[in-house]
Amino acid sequence: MALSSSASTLLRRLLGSTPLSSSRSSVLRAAFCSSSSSGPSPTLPPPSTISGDDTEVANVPPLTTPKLFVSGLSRLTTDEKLKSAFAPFGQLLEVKVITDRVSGRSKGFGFVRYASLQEAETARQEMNAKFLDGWVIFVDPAKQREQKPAPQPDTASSHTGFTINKTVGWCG
DNA sequence: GTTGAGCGTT
Repeated sequence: MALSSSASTLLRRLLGSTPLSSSRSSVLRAAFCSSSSSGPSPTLPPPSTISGDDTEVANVPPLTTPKLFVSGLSRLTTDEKLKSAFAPFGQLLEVKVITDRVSGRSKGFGFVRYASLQEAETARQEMNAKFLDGWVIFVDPAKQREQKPAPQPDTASSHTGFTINKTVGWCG
């Protein structure tokens, strides 16, 4: 038996569980929202924008952002390596591997931003669960680091005195 | 050499 330690770790990660699965969240969300909704589809963004691609789209939903979150990178993988790996799939607007400011080394994940959703999807389907520098990387849609810079909540609630917070959920 | 869950600096 000659198994490398990295091979066992690799198999463990593959057979263990996929930490990031956007498809499951959608299913759970859909089931959760359909419990108290009269309409067939309350507020779901139509899967348009991307048309003419009926070739072989498995069961993964289209991306909603050209920014991708790449995880599972090797500690030796840098921005250049990540860029070289995602370059042939489209025009990269930004490529960055997150490195710790204290130690100065890679944290093991990075971000890649394409010019369009098509390129991002192509790169995602072509680079997800693929090998990079000896490690299996995972490509998923990245979350925006800062969506809104806190638009002063004081001006709108100064004449009532009562603050009403309604929990609507993620249905819309 | 640094071995493994996660979402970054302006």
